[in-house]
Amino acid sequence: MTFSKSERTKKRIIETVAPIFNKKGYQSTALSDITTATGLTKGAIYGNFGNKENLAEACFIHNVKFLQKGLQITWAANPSSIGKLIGLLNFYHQNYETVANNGGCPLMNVAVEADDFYPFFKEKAKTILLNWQSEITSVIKEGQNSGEIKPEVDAANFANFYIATIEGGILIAKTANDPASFFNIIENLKSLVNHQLKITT
Amino acid sequence: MTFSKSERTKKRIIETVAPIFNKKGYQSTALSDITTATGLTKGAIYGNFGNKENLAEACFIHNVKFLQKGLQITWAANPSSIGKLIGLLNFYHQNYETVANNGGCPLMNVAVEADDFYPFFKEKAKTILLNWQSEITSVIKEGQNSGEIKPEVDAANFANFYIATIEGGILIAKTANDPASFFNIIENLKSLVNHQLKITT
DNA sequence: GTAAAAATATACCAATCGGTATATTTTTGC
DNA sequence: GCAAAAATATACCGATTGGTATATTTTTAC
Repeated sequence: MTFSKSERTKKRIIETVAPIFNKKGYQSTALSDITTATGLTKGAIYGNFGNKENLAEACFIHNVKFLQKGLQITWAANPSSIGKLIGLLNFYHQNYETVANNGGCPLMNVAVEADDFYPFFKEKAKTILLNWQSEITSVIKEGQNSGEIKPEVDAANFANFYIATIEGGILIAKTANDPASFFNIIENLKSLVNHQLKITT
Repeated sequence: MTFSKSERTKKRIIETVAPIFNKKGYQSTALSDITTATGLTKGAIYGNFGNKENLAEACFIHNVKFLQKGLQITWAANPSSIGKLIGLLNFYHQNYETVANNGGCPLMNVAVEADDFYPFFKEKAKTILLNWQSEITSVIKEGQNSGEIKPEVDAANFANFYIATIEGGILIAKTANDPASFFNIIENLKSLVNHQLKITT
């Protein structure tokens, strides 16, 4: 076997507990939630992760990874910049239920929870957000260099608008229990990409 | 005096504690935070509010009220529908710092915290959101009836987009410590109101 | 000003929190 | 299969949690 016992156990713990952290919040999730869900004792949890914060961080990274992989796969599958931007919106559309059932966008959850009283996690959220912003901005700029996207568009500005609308859309749809509102918002964003960004020759 | 002792004390407690709840979260704010901030003892807090949840609810309502009043004042000051929609965006622009310093949008905070494990508060957030959606939708429909706004626009759809973008903008700006990104998002929304909704004769 | 009522403080409760030292079990390498 | 090492369980710790019964203080109404 290529994975040690502890590696397999750690993975199992993370996969079991990550959705709980994302739903309940990182502070509100108690050690007892973790031991109950995993069937392990505190000894095992602390033996593998040292403390609760380390486990919470590992789970946050795990939660974010699903969306990061979605972006990577979308980027790889779509050579054009417009295709990348539309493709990512399709990815969010297709995976809304999965994200919602997992407790919503992990970036938003951590950002809101940690924003004013949890500097350690606040920085983690900020880093993830800045990465996302720079990914989208780069794609837009590439599209401008290749003559695909209007040169007068402010890339960073549009990237922020794009991200904000996705995040806000998830929040609204989840709060109102209305997935259709998210799909509509995504369609509106697609339309903006096609009309404000795309050069139609 | 028109206000009884308890009425004045309740008001003082709410005004002192509401920002703490909004920043720390309703579950993560401890009774000790409340007694420390107010200088009162648990006896006084429980004498006035019965339990922590009642106080939390009163503080949530208080936090939301600031934004609801902003909407009401904006509505009253702007007779036209487009004016109302643009005016509300100006209100958010002008009050971003205030909102940010108070812990961010109370609707978003409660929605995220309560979404998966706190049905009581989740319903409160949902109600506030639905009210907001119907307010914006009504303004758009009124504009359509008065010939101010394009009749082909889906009012509820645009209202959702409008709200989602504001909420997402607050999230991003607060997480990135970048108020300018919120202002840019608001300007983009204004431009959409003027170009997608407004009938330019 | 005084008595009743309301508001606040004090002192407690059981439950739970995150964390740890140590004992026991399981896995690993040979 | 056996000994060393790693992983897990047990039993505890002090601190803090929300909450309450009761005592004390302050406000109110007359």
